[in-house]
Amino acid sequence: MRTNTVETVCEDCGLVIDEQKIDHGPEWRSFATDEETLNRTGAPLTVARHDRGLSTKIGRRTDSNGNELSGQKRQRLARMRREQTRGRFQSKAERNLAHGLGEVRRIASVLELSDSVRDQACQLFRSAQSEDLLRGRSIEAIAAASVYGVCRCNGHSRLLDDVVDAARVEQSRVTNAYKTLNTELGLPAQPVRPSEFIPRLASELEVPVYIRQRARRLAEQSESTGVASGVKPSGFAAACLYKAGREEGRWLTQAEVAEAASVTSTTIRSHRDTLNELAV
DNA sequence: ACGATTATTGCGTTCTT
DNA sequence: AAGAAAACAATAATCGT
Repeated sequence: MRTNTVETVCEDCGLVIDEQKIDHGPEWRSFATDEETLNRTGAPLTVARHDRGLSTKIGRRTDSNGNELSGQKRQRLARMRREQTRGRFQSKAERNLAHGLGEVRRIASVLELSDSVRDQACQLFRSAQSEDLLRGRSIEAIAAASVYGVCRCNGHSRLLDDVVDAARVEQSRVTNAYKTLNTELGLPAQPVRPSEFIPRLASELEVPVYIRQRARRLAEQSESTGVASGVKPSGFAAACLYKAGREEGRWLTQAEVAEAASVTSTTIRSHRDTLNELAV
């Protein structure tokens, strides 16, 4: 990890993990002689909008002091607004960018992602466009793939299905877009860890907290020893929950946890055995 | 419901062309 | 180098208790 003033970069893979982490804040400066009248010179910059948040909006109905406008002035303002909107996008690429970032923002908001993650997704979309990955693919697909990719890189427990539900694109298109994003941009997508599934499964099964914690410990332990590699993460997580429940009494059946993780009870048994070998 | 056994699938490796 | 094929591990299905 290397952090300079602008961005945080993983040195192994070169991924920009967090860009513009520093909030420069509004530029408070006073040009007046007395320091009490501070004026801000603009909104904070953001990566989440195509113009980095610098666009100007022309309001309706009232002037800057809140007074009603006369009909003639309203007409003039309406014309100004129209022409400004027309001139906002200089190129087709910029229109695409605005559209894509809008979609990214929408999906991120549906999934209730943090602002930091959302901005990373926006940044990823920008990279995708500058690497010319958009041609032949829909903007929506790339946007969804960007969100999913960032979730994967951050170890968030958002599944592809969740993102696809939030996006209005077929799953196959998102998968395709994500694959190209992954190969062309070399995303450091971490494997999905079983422990990420514990909370989701536990709440679905309405499992007491202490069992959930026990299951989580089991999962994390197994992850560190590497026995959980190469298996379906949700299945392994389900097995952890099953074993935790059994240790604390008899709360869960194999069929139940299997159902919740959409695997079969055979998978639960097989993982349970590997867990037992580990604990002794 | 659980366990043991057999069947299938998916995937990286290796052999061919 | 691209594709076919034999091989292996994970998961699913089935049957027995």
